[in-house]
Amino acid sequence: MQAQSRLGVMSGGGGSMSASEGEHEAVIRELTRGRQLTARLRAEALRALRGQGQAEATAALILQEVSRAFTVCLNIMGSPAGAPPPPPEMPTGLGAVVDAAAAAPSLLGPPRRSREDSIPRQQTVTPSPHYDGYQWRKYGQKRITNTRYPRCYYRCSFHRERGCRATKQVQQCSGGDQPQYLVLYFNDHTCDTAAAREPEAAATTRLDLLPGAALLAPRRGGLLDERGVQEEHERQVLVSSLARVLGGQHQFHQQAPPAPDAAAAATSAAVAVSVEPAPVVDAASGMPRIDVDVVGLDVMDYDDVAGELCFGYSYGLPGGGGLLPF
DNA sequence: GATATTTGACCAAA
DNA sequence: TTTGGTCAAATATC
Repeated sequence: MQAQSRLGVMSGGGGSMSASEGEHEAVIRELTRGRQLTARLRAEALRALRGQGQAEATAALILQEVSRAFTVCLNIMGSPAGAPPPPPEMPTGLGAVVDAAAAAPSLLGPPRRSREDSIPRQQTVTPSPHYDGYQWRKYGQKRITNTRYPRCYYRCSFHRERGCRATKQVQQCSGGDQPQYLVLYFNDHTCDTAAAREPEAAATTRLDLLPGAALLAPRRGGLLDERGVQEEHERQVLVSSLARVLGGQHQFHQQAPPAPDAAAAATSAAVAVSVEPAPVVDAASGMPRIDVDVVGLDVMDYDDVAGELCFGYSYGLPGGGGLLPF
């Protein structure tokens, strides 16, 4: 992680780092506060969405992931506050980032070969393995011994064009109505597709970073559409839920009437949230003030945070998450 | 015709 | 020898 190495430089180098240590403590303090606020927000959101089925579940999952992201950051920062990470609940709508080295053997059967490239950089368990912000091309499928489902091999679509070495493996790890997939990521993206698309995404809204936002029309509509139906539905619920949580239920409904298609729905939701005013800056500290009105869910100043978190995708994926949906 | 997916074969690590 | 990862021809789709 870039933050880790950067902070490592900041905090290393002996005892003359009082300024950096102060920054370090400030970061830990803010992360801790963020996690506490997320917990409060989660409680309020769940109360507001009680009885709303999937919306409630999605909101719970999102905020759980946000909370987990704070915990991960606290762990990276070496804070005792991040010591006991919350046990991962089974995800239902978003990828749950888990420790790859710890979890891979049990789910994948025999241990992987110890080639350098074979060490996964990231691992997630998700019902939507195709939406992770990058474009992938399948190049193989293999039945793995002692596993029920075959493993699919994908490489970055820019493998040839730009020599990108990023690959991923997708393997179903549970069946049922909501199958879960274990996704392993190998090598970093060198295609820089995220950076290349950033202006385009920024021109819309930051919520376009949502996994699966239709920034790139698929070349082959049939297969992709079919595979994306469930994920499209998840996105609609996700966007709707988050917009309600962030902007207030009434506001969202007024500003974002039902869209004819999911992409438009996502865009509408994004626009509804993006019109929030700039964060209020605290006069004393010069820092953006985070005022959480848990009654009215006034989280305007949380907008930047939510966009940055991108529901864990900024943390969980190689390159900090990308902008090109599958 | 161009591009993506499927699938059996091949190769290399253990 | 077994197993996992990749290649490449065949096939499918637009």
